[in-house]
Amino acid sequence: MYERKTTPNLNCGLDLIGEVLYGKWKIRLLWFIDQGYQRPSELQRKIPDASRRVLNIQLKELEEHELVTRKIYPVVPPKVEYSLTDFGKTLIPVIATLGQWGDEHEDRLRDVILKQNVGSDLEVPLII
Amino acid sequence: MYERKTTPNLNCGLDLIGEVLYGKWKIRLLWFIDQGYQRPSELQRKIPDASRRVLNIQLKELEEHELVTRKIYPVVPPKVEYSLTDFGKTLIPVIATLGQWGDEHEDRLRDVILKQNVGSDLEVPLII
DNA sequence: GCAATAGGGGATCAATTTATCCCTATATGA
DNA sequence: TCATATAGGGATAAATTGATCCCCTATTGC
Repeated sequence: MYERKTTPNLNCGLDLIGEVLYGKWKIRLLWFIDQGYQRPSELQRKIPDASRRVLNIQLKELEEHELVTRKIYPVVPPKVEYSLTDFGKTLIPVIATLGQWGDEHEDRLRDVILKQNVGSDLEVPLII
Repeated sequence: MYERKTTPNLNCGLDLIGEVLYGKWKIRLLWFIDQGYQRPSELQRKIPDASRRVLNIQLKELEEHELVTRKIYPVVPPKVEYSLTDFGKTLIPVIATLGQWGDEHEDRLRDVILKQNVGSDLEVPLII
């Protein structure tokens, strides 16, 4: 596995939440697990842009950070179910806040993200 | 400059907010600008772990995403001031929510982040 | 026997992000 | 004359993250 070479900043709440939430698919994983999609294959279907591998890795990190738990049923073919821990559940309102802001400003965001400085006049200095 | 080779996902609000907020120092930059630290040198002092270079780059991205504006005063030595746009200001409560969650769970977060699986019993399967 | 199902992991490559190093400009003060 | 303050950028290296490819387990059904 990959071993970190720099030490994380853990000075304030923002640093701390960043440590557990960074990762391209983590927020979505937490969200869908909360919605009741608990099995790896269900999550993969909900997030088709991510590869199986990456989802597994990020789920494992969420587990190490005690945001989710993993139940293994000893059946064949194997069955696994992820659930939010109580700790993980406290993140749901936070995630909802993020998604809500994104939804509210959807059009504008799509605009500024896609324009990618095509002849923008950003560089006209605002001189006083 | 670096040119993106993959297209971003912009399906939902979470994707959208991710596009403008990802970047190691962006959230802090927005936060401190809102607190009144508007000049690049002030921001650098508030965020000593980031290099000058990276802050400049991330500030420019925030500007392209219309979250901050940049005023240039034609004086020597140069003076520049960043401010939140009205759009940027709408993010402050969202950021506050993030920081608050991190603060509330500070101890536990520090724990799970630092333990880094030292002889954890995570692997004892929970069999039913 | 062979494919399908369900979950997982190692090795490796590609993409992205962050950090480093060095260079520019101008006025002020020692 | 030289260091300092202020703001910025190019080139490049290092770190981190994500994606791909291929392989393994065991049972059921054809």
